[in-house]
Amino acid sequence: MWRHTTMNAALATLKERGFFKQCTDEDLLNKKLDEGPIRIYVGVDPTGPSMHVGHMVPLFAMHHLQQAGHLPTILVGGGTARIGDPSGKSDMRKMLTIDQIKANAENLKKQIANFIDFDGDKAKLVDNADWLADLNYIDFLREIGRHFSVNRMLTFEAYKKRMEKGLSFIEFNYQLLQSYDFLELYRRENCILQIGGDDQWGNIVAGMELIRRMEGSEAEAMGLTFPLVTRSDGKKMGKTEKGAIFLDPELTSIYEFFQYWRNVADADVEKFLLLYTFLPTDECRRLGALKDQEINKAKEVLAYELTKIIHGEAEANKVMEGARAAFKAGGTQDKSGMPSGDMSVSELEKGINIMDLFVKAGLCSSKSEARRLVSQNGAAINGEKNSDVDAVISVEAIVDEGGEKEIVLKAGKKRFFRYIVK
RNA sequence: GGGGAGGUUCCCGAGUGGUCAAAGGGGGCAGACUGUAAAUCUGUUGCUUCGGCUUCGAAGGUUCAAAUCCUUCUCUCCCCA
Repeated sequence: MWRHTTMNAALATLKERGFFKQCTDEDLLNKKLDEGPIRIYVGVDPTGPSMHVGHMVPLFAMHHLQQAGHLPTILVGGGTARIGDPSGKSDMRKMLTIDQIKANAENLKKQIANFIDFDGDKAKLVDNADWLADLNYIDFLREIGRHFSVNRMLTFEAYKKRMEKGLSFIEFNYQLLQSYDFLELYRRENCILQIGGDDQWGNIVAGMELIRRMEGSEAEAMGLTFPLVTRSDGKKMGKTEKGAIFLDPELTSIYEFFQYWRNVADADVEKFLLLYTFLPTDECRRLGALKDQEINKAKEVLAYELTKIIHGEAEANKVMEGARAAFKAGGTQDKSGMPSGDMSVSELEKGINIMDLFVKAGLCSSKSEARRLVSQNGAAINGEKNSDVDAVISVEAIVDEGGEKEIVLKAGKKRFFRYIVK
């Protein structure tokens, strides 16, 4: 028999936008979402100095749920970060000091506010260190540990992968702590739904089961996971050669952040628009359907919208203009969004070797690399290729652009640096 | 605690005394082609004051000469207890 219930709008949005992988009880979730605001939690562990692109999906999902009137609780895992989640990892994580974790957590909190509205009591931010840090080991084993079957835990995919490479006892306990978090939030604020990436499925289910065991079988706790986001080229989401793309502008410049999205593969544009922007679904689909050169517009929208969410509208405008100025030759566009630095006139009066200049600008990490770049005809100054390794750059290279004296370096096709001569 | 196998340049992985800055593949970078795409092709891929210098888990040793041999240490994996 078909059930002729209409799907809840919030759930429909999540599905449409690609935030739905599996749910522990979709019918129940549908019903609960219809009945009124529910308290939903998602956890983020402060294991790094900043969130990176890979952390964003759950927060975007939470944003849409909040838009639909539900109540987010963001759990910063100050306690669980001390252990490290083995789910989906193939190696043990290095241990962090408590001070590191605290500093990380502070940064995280600021970044989360980009996605979630904390005004009034629309959303809560909690730290599981508050209840995990002082747990008594014996008590915890007696009350919580006894509900976990090792046999069952070993059947979870997350642990299977680690059976080959090795899994330390401390990491094996992660699931118990995350389950306890869910129980704690269920008790404290009637949080009945935990969401997370699909690698969290095992941990979420374990939490639900713990709640049923402790609170009785009528307890209505649920879990929902999102698909793991993949790139069409098979590379890891948000990773470049230099490492992860961070949300903190100190770690990943806004220009670099923008360019990462500007350069995604054609096949990923629609998916990313749906996942990583707040644009209406129709608009995402329309942009994603653009073909050939046209799709570049969609990529620019993606980069712009996401940069706006993370770094603000002013920065997004600036960096988009900077990128346009860099890639569209000529013109008098605003170049202030390009990566730049100052240089003194006296330095240029002395003259500087082209290789040294590229190294100084940070476009090459060693002189050998610079030599390669130049000799392979990949270096350009003010738009003109220069493959002479012995070239000396002097005051003659200065270009007067709308009142500012500058020299624009280009390495390869996409990397720019603008020297402002003073 | 006993036994075995291993740690090679960003990654995988050859190399078992000189011809090894180290094969091959991947990745990266650059060039061509393009749309700041993908695919493809080509070149390149330790550092350098271009004399050389430092690399093969760490420290010593043997040798004219070691990534390759010896010793100790260290880490990882597997088997036994």
